Amino acid sequence: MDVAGVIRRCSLFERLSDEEVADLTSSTRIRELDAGEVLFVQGEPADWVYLVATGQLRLSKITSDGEQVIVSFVVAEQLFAVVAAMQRTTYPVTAEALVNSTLLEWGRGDLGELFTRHPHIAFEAVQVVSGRMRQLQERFRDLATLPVSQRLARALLQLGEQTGRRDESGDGRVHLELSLTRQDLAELTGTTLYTASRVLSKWDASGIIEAGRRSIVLVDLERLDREATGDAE
Amino acid sequence: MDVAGVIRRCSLFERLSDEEVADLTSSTRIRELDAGEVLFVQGEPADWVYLVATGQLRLSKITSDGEQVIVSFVVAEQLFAVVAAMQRTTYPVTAEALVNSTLLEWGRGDLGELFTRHPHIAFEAVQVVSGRMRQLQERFRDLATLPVSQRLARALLQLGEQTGRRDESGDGRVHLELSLTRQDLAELTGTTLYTASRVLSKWDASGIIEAGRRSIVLVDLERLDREATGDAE
DNA sequence: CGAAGCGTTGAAAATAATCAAGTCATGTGG
DNA sequence: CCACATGACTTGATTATTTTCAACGCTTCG
Repeated sequence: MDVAGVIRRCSLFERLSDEEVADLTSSTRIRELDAGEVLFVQGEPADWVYLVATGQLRLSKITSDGEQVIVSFVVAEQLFAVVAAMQRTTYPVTAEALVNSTLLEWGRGDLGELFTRHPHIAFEAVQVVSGRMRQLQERFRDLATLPVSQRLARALLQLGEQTGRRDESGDGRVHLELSLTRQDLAELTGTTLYTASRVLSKWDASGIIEAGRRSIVLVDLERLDREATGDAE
Repeated sequence: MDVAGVIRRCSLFERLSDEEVADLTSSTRIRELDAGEVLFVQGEPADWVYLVATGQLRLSKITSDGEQVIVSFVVAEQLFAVVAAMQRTTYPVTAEALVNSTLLEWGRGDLGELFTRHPHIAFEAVQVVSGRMRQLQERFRDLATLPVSQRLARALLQLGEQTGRRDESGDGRVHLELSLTRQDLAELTGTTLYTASRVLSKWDASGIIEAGRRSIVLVDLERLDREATGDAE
């Protein structure tokens, strides 16, 4: 597997020199996950930092009474768990593979060293974290102020941006590359499986999306956008 | 005013040497705000970093149709707007003074220089940001999974931790030092002014809190805690 | 004193959750 | 290859929660 190539494609590392990449590569371990396998659990000591080579993970937070909330998804080329590891605390979320996935893995020390040698990387890491902070703030606002259908529409559009693949058929159809159940979508938008299912069924019936088993295709982006802004009909 | 003293009491700067504090002090500007005055508006270029000397500010995010969500409050000794300024982007929230307040203010450049000269400060800044990230994740989870009354109870307890002053009368009464309206509380917990008012009235009637005009006293922490965990009655 | 802001409360309506009972795929072991 | 178990998904009926709307009381301040 082309470890150096994967590292290169991660935005955080794109400005590293060849030797630096070689350095990182030498301390890399490869970790394979099966679909459904749990990488780490909320509350565990954060000793490792990960970069997704292929596949998809779900980062979720669990409440004391077992309910889940999805904080985000991570897909290929994304680094995660950096902050927890640098802070020497515990993972704040649980990470579970949605599909078979391959990860690159570094010990906290290896990466910490890199950060002190290359302050600009640490600086960019702050950028990345604060970008996620902004995103979470926006989702928080949506959750507090919008009805379920608008939240779902926004979530679909956002997932389309993050992981969508355009249909080769020319029309604007966008396939979400994430393998999500209705339950996942519900946990992402703060609703129930049932409500999410109803909304998707309605949109499927009216041709806005194609909702299948663990698959969603955005068909009419413009109408979905209207659903997202509340300008529907 | 004792600028150096204020700087010293901010956790981020506590490890600075005397000269360094003197350095910072020399580039400090003082900014006075009246109650209700807006410091900056969401979307403005983030050119300044602030430290609260006295008073309280509310950081909120506004939706396109005018609804607000409160992201957090900042009180004395807290630094804010650091990330936005370091990122050279725009402020992600609007900052408004709840009461008359005094702030210390630095230009982006002054502080950036300090960060590059003292990497450990930058590192601690990351800690602070990720702590806030965790907190927001938790509020997100609460918003998604808990009923209004539990969210309110948690918010009150958290505000008690952040800004509470113990009653001198010996009982465990905790006065929230923040001057909050029902509307503020509603925007903090993602509900409406009316629902928040009803819940507080009920708790006031049953002696859990004392809810006044822009003032709240936590009277029976234990029962409030039960409300927060859903173990009420 | 009067106006404006803050707070309360009731009644009606809307939204979403819950419960229950299915259908439809998918894959597995006999 | 088929039966069957399982997980994903759907849908209707009911219920609970919360919002909305409306009206009014109490302070505070100019």
